[in-house]
This record gives sequence, structure tokens and C-alpha cells, in this order.
Amino acid sequence: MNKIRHKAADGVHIPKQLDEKKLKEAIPDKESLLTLSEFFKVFGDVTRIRILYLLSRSDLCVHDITSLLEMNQSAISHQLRILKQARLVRYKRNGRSICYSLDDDHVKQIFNQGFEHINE
Amino acid sequence: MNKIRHKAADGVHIPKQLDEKKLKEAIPDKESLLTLSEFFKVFGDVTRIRILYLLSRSDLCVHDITSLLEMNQSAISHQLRILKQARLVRYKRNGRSICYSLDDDHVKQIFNQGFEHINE
DNA sequence: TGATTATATGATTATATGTTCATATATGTC
DNA sequence: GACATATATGAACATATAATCATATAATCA
Repeated sequence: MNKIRHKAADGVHIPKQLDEKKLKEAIPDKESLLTLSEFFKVFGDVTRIRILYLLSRSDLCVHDITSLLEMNQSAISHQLRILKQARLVRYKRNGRSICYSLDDDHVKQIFNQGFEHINE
Repeated sequence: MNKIRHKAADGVHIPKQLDEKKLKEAIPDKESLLTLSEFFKVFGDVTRIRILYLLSRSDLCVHDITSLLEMNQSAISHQLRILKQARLVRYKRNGRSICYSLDDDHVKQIFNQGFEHINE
């Protein structure tokens, strides 16, 4: 009764695998999927991806990143803030400079997953 | 000589793991990292994430998705177009309706990676 | 053929986002 | 303390993006 059905060319209803009601109940609440999308969104910018890539090769301070990417220091700092908030990077003050590093190996894994898909 | 060094509190230079020159050369070209970020960007929207989630549970036509997410049909179609372009979903016409499905299991894997990170 | 249903698409609009500029904060040097 | 260096941050602006509206296309049915 709650099956998702559609009129087909011959007028016969085609039942789908799942009950619409059950499927609807099984959807994670909007909030948790929002969190997930926000997480992926962080990877959805070239500058942040480039920063993450650099940090996957070596811990670096803001100045290093700025000069390696040949970008405005302010732009880098703004992006680092977003990466910090997403807990993708950590930082440690070292004299005047602040050294950034990847927060965990998880980031590399997600990177690789992405690369794999791209290169298919 | 090309080491990345910084003046520390005591005036001593601190050598980093990598040569700046070598590191710079090792950066994937901007274009391939752009492709990667564009890929992740597709996951960076709640609506698309919700659609992908639904499709991970069951193949569905546009009308089903529209009613399950209680959204405008046009909005769903627009997002499906983006998912198609990213090769994350496939479609198959079935009479008047068009049935969408995930393009491969890779999508689920990436999903799970994201969830894992979120739930840490 | 005309009406209906399912989906796609172009234009518009409101909002989100990234960069830049100017400036603040913080540490170290003289 | 005055100055230089390293980084962060708020405001402004230009661009990107998602939703909506109106409409087009496609398939089916009467």
C-alpha cells in the first residue's frame, strides 16, 4: 500500500525495492547530513586542497604555504581558519611563526579516495 | 641552502623535513587539484548528499526523490544534473519516469569515510 | 490530436563564499 | 620602548551557487 509505484507504459504498477514510508524513516535527520555536507565542503576548494596536499608532505608555517602557493598571506590564513574549524589541521606556535600539520591520517585517506575516483 | 628555515626564539634556524624547492616541484599541478576539489564540491551540498543517501538505499525516480525530500522538483532535477556530470549517478528511462541509481560503490565508500571522520 | 504526467532547463534572485585590503595582535630583536 | 616579522581578522567586493519560476521536452493515455 505504501510501495512506491508508478504507472508504466502498459499501465502496470512497478513495485520498488523499498517501502516509501520505511525509506523516509530511514533517512538520517537533515542535521547530520548537513554536518556531512559541511565536512565535504571543506575539501571543495582548490586553495584548501592545495594546502592540505602540502601539509600531507610536510609540516609548514603560514609563510611557507603562502610562498609555495604564491598567494596572499591573508587568503591563506582565512583558509587555515576553516581547516582548523573542520579539525583537519592542527597548529603549534614556534617563536613568531605558527606551524601547521594535518590533524590525522584520515585526511590522507579521504584524499586518496577522491583521487581514485577521479582517475577511474 | 634551499631548506625552509625560520628564525626561532633563540635565533637558531630550524630545518624542516623537506626542501622547499623539492616540495614545490612535488605539488601536483593546479589543474589536477582543481579537479579533485571540484569532485569534493559535489558532496558539499545537503540536497545532493540527501539524494545520494536515498540512492544508496534504493534506486528512485525523480518524483520519488522529490516527494521524499519534500522539495521542488526543479531543484531536484538541477542537483541530479550536477550528480550526473560528476558521474556519481546513472539514469535509465522507464516509461515517463527516469530512474536514478548510484554510479558505483565508490560513492558509498566516500560517504562512509566522511561519516567516520564526523563521528570521531 | 489534445490532455496529462514526468522530467529538464534557462532566467532570475537571494545567499554563500573566496580574495583583497587595511589593520590588529603577538613574538622577538635592538 | 620602538621596530620588525609572523599571523589573524573584520569589512568590502566580486563571483559562485542553490532555489524558484516559467516553460520546454518527452512519453502515455483517452
